[in-house]
Amino acid sequence: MLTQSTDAIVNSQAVICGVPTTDQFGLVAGHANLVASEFCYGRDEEIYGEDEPADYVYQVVRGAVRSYKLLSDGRRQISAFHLPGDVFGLVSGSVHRLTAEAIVDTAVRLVKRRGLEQAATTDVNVARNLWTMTATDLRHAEDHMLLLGRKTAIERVATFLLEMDHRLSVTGTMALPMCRRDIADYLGLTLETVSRALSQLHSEGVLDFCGARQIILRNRRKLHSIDM
Amino acid sequence: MLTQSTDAIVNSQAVICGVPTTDQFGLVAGHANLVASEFCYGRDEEIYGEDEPADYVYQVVRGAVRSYKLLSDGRRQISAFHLPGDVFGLVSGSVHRLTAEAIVDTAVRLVKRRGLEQAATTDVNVARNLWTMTATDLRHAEDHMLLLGRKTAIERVATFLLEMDHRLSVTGTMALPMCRRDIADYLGLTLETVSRALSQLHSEGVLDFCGARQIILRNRRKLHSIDM
DNA sequence: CGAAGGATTGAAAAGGGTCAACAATGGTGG
DNA sequence: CCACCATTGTTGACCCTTTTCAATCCTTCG
Repeated sequence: MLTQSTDAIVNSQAVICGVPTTDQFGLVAGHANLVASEFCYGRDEEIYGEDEPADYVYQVVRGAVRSYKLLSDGRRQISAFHLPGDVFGLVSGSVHRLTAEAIVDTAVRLVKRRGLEQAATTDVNVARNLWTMTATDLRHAEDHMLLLGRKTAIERVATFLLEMDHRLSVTGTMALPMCRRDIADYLGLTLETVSRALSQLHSEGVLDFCGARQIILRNRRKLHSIDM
Repeated sequence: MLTQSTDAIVNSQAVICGVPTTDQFGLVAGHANLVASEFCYGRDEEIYGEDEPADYVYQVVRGAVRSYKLLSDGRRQISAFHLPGDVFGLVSGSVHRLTAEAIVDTAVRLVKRRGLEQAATTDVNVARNLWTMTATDLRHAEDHMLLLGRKTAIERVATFLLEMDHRLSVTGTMALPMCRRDIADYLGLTLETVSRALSQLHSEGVLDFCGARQIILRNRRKLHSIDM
């Protein structure tokens, strides 16, 4: 019964995101006969902190989440944004290596990590999916290291726009949930540099604004050529 | 017989590295009854290329390896150095996302990825280890994103020295296998900036040189305070 | 021993950061 | 419903860290 309602959420999710791929979280939880609870977090609320025990694995239902690390003086590096359908907080050890916060009011589904690990010892599909999800995160991290280590400001912003376009564009318009500071901390820049890069792209006709966070891409070809 | 010789290599490895932890590669290959072949690569020789099929998983026996991505104009980001005992080239998909090259003359052990994946479907320990090794790579990538996105030049070099000290220091001296350009492409800097940072640390008494690539750390406390 | 690659150092330039002022936006309460 | 205020975003001017370009030194290895 509860599992059924969980499945309903999975399905509605698939519709919301318009993602035709299989939902690994639902797949894994389903195979494992695990109950996924739902929970909500308010804007800027912490979901888990760095070095805290990793008791749960999460999936975004509605909203958006940022995962980040801090230096002792407060400098922040956001390693990923998690959007509806995305799984986050999955670690192979028992401790979180990142802090996760809701960017806007956010609903998540969650299952106990212990349960997943237990299931992985009996069901090879679960084990395979845990590995695949971590490998997907690693692939993103490798791409992002190239961006952070070697791309210019305008290239970073172009890459960001194409990534977000790919992940959350519906009907040609992009509704960014995060502020300029979040984007800057994701791209290893300052918020002023992000703003200037966006202004430059706007003046070049590459994009249009409908408010600061509603962006329409007018020239994806140009963006790809900047992105390299 | 052949498996036995493989185990001998595993054991000798454990001695060479002085690593007291279990050898995941040997563990995995052993559990799976897989034969690990040995192979040698010359200085700067490519082991596998980005987008090539991922047929093998590797472990460094002697030498050192760099894994990197390139931009179209040749800018390079090294995401990791692999030293004796390290496993590399493990991906969950069928294609390599990075290029791997021998930094110096290097010996590796290798097993077929297909074999490992096959073994993972019957042996939960193998499956668990594949996941754990990928998760270890991800943890390193997360730390490195923080470095690339938010640390200053001197902080990056301090972090690098402490990482290498931890990984290859024997009897207090560090024999770096890689050149300044490799270090720079790992840290997201230019080789000149790396050189200047090392000179500064030398002039501050934090380290001594016995040749450009033989470094002795004189003040780890200071390095840690720079590292943040 | 000599050549060639690797490393250091210096000077100048540039890209992005910092600081500051101002504009736009949106949420709240009267 | 509208006005106000706090938050968020933009733009400008200046500065600083790192890059770029260049010269020189070092070392290692054929």
